[in-house]
Amino acid sequence: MGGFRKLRRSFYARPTLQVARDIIGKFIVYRSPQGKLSARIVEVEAYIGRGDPACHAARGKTERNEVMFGKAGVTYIYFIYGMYHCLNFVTEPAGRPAALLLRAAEPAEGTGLMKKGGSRQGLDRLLSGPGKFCRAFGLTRAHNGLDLTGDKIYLEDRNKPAGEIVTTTRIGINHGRQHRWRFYDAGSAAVSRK
DNA sequence: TGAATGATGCGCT
DNA sequence: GCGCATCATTCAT
Repeated sequence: MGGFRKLRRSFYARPTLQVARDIIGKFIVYRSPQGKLSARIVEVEAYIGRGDPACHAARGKTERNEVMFGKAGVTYIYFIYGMYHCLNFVTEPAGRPAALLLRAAEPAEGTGLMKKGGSRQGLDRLLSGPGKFCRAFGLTRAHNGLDLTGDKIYLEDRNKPAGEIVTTTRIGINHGRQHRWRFYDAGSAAVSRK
């Protein structure tokens, strides 16, 4: 089993926009209580530091966002709109708060365990949004701050990189719109929006 | 096929 | 009390 390379902390502890490009095409693996789930990452957004008004860390450290201020390579999961969770990967060296929001992925292993939402859509739409991903994987605030270099949840390089990576402005924000900090695999049908 | 809208809880001012 | 890194449904074209 496995045989693939688990991404180390040094992968995450770099400038966020570099990590964003490199993370497209990597696989996220979650060893859930029900079994192994995995998916190929096809869309992320960058949220970078005090100077980015859309970043939760822009107004300083709080109980909610404190993991972003710590070491790279841990999960940052928050609750939004009263019913959804969003998964992020903390980037940059400790003390420099930043993260990548996982927006979409292609289901790989454990698709039968992934919790489907209300509507019935094809497999390529099952993880096509940040809220949908966490719902399908069963991730909540209970999984905030998990170490991505551990064995419960981690990223792997399975040698399936993106062909073309497109950059656009970020979705669903009111401030910091000018930055083109959304990255996605142009060849994927699982991207949330084109 | 796209725009509008309701659901629903909580962090923060 | 307001606004939110969303989504599924409804209604209009």
